[in-house]
Parts: sequence; C-alpha cells; structure tokens
Amino acid sequence: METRRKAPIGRPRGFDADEALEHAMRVFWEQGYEGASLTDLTSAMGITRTSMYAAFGNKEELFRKALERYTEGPASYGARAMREPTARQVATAFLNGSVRATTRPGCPTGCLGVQGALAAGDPGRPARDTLSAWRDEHTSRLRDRFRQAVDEGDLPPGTDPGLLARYLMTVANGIAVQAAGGATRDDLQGVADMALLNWPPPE
Amino acid sequence: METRRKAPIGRPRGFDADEALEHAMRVFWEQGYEGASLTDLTSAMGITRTSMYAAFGNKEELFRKALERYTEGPASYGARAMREPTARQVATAFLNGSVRATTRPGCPTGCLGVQGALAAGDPGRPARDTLSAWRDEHTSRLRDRFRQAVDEGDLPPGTDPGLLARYLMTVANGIAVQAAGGATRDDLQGVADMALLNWPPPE
DNA sequence: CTCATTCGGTACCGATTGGTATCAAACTCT
DNA sequence: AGAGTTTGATACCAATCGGTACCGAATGAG
Repeated sequence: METRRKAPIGRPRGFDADEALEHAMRVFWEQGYEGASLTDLTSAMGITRTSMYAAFGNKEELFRKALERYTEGPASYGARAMREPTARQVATAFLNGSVRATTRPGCPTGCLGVQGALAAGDPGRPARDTLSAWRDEHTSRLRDRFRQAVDEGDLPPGTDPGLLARYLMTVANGIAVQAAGGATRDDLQGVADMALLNWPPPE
Repeated sequence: METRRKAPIGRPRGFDADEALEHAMRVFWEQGYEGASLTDLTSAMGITRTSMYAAFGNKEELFRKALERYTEGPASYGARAMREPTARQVATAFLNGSVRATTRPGCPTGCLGVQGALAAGDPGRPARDTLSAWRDEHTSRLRDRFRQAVDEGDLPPGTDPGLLARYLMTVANGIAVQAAGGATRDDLQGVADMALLNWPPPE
C-alpha cells in the first residue's frame, strides 16, 4: 500500500502556498477586496501574477481561500468558544475572542469577515455576498449552540436562541468596526463586558 | 443694503446641485467609496464628469459632501436623540434610530458612515479616515451628553460616560453591519432592545 | 450689440485594473 | 537520453480608473 506520491510530475513550485496565502489574507484584511489590487497581493505574496493564477484560480477564489485561512487562524476563537460548557461561557469567550482578534498586535485591526467587503461595486459583489454568508453561518452556529443550552436547561425556557445569537454577532461586528477605527483593546474589552451584563441567568 | 445676487454672471448651471448630491450619496452608500466609480456617480447624478468636477471638486470632496448630507438626512436621528430629556431616552432613541435608518425601504441598507470605507487601499485611505473621524465625533457627542447626565444626577455617580458612549456606538455599528448583510428591521429592533436591558438605572 | 464669464458636452490623457499568451526552465516517467 | 508535464518570468491584452483640455453654448454687464 504505497500510495504516497512524494513528488508530483512536472516542475515543482518554487514557493510555499500556505505562506503566500497568509500574506494574501493580510492584504485583504487590511485593504479589503476591492482595495487590494493584484499588484498589492502578488508583491506581498512574493510571487508573480502567473503563479498566483495557477495556484489559486483568480482574485475571487484567492479571497475565498484567504477567508478560509482566516477562519481557521485569527477567527478560530469562534469555533473554540462554541465548545465552552455553558451558554454564558460561550458568549463570554466569543466576545473576548473577538476583542483580542480585532486588536492583535502585528495584524491589521478589525475583522476580515466584516471589512473585507461590506459595500462594493459590481466586481466586488460576490466577495461581499461571501462574507455576508460567512457571518450568517457563524450566527447560525451560535444559535444552534444556544438552542442546545435551552434544551439542557442551561438557559431559561422560553429564551430565544436566535435573538441571543444575533445580539452577540451584532456586538462582535460593532467591535470589529470600532477596532478598524483605532479603538484600543482595553476600550473594547470594556464594551464586551458591558454587553454581557444583561445575559440571562442560568435556569 | 441690497447685497442679494439673484443671478451670478455666466451661464447658469443646468442641474440641481442638492439633487445631484443626494444621488451621489446613495451610490456611495450602496457601493462604498472605492466601489463607486466616477461613471457610476455621474450617471446616477445625471450630469457629466466635467460638471461634477466644477461643482464638487473631485471624488474625495464629493464623498465628504455626501457624508455631510447623510449626516443631516438619514443620520439626523443622532442629533435628535441627543436632545432627549434623559440618558435612557437618549440611548433608546439613538439605537432605535440606527435600526430604522439602516433598514429604510427605498434606501441602501446599512450605514454610509460604516460601509462607505471601512478598509481601503491607498487611494481610499482619506475617505476611510474621514469616516473614522465621523464615528469618533458622534461618539464624543454621546459621551458629552452622558457626562451631562451624570452631572445632573440622571445617571448614577461614578458612571463612565465614555464607556456608555462607546458601547452604544459599538452596538449601532454592529447593527449597521447586520443591516448591510440583510438583517430585517424586526430582527435588529430585537437586538437594540436587548442591548438596553443593562442600561444603568437613574440615580 | 460686444465682451467677459461660466457651464457642460466631447474627446482625450496616462496610469492602473484583472487576466493571459508565450516560452524557457525544471522536474518525473519510460 | 528523450518524452511528457508543470512552473514561472516577460510581455502583453482590452477595459476601466480618476481627471482634464478644449471649445461651443448660455448667460450678465457695459
């Protein structure tokens, strides 16, 4: 059972695709989809246009792959928060994570999932819709998690899981906007703390 | 003292500048600064490039003037909220206003002050900074209003007016992002209501 | 009327946009 | 070694970007 292919045929690529994608992600994060030109992207990635098209398809696919990497990297706090034992801890971890991720030193401020493409002209429409779906998906996961918490008695019966999820996502989105505008981590942590003061008590 | 100039010398302009600015505002609102091309703008304004440059300077100045118009039009709820008699009413009017303004039928969803330019490349940097300053200015006004409320005993002593202001602005920004993603007015009203549950009681 | 002044339509500018054709270099397979 | 396959550098594409020169059209001043 020797199915391993150590070297695919043809000339091997002369760059690390993961590393290149990381750089592309940061450019999109900082400048947005429309604000990031292919010249910006490829020069940050350290490769030529040709290599980028061969490896990633086109600008739109590169953006989607950068978003995936973002989800598993800087935004991984989302998935992590979902595994907290109680609804309150989920909510706290989610907001605290969003504060930290949007104000991480050495990274662009704000959230790629928000400022990557919030409003756009025709060419940026697909990217905008991709991000909108991305936010909705994470909202749904929060809602499912809170629904489970209601079922488990961790939240009072009659609690609306969808409302809690949307509330948290709204605050996180606001935090992202604030961070993009230069708000500090301490400022935003105060906001996150305040946003959780009204969290429903456990059953 | 007859200083009125009914007709300035030269050929009179053949369009209504206010009306043209209104259309430009909506294009920026919907597509963002970088996503709105001069062709998009001038064709929506119903004038030629030449007329636009003569009347408004350039794209950047047009954007600033569109933002002014936005402030006095769709975003006028902000100034109105500030004149409510109590801090709680100010906060309620502010969030309710933001919900209505970001989901107004017949207008683009979301907020020009957020999605107009949240992240941008080099050419959009000035617009982005303009919007950031715009948000900061409104946050400061809220803070001043709450400081006054503390002085008047309308808020408990020791309350941090800056935190309350930033909290409200954060929620409003989040509402704008949600609206841009297609959230309905009812959804967002629920979020706004929930965000005010933890509002400090009057002294 | 003539002159000065302003407006606005056409036609254009250089620069940049996202995307490709071409072809030599670098590799695996037989 | 020779054939087949993939990468990547150069050089290019049409389209669009924001912005402007030019000049006739339309007005008030004299």
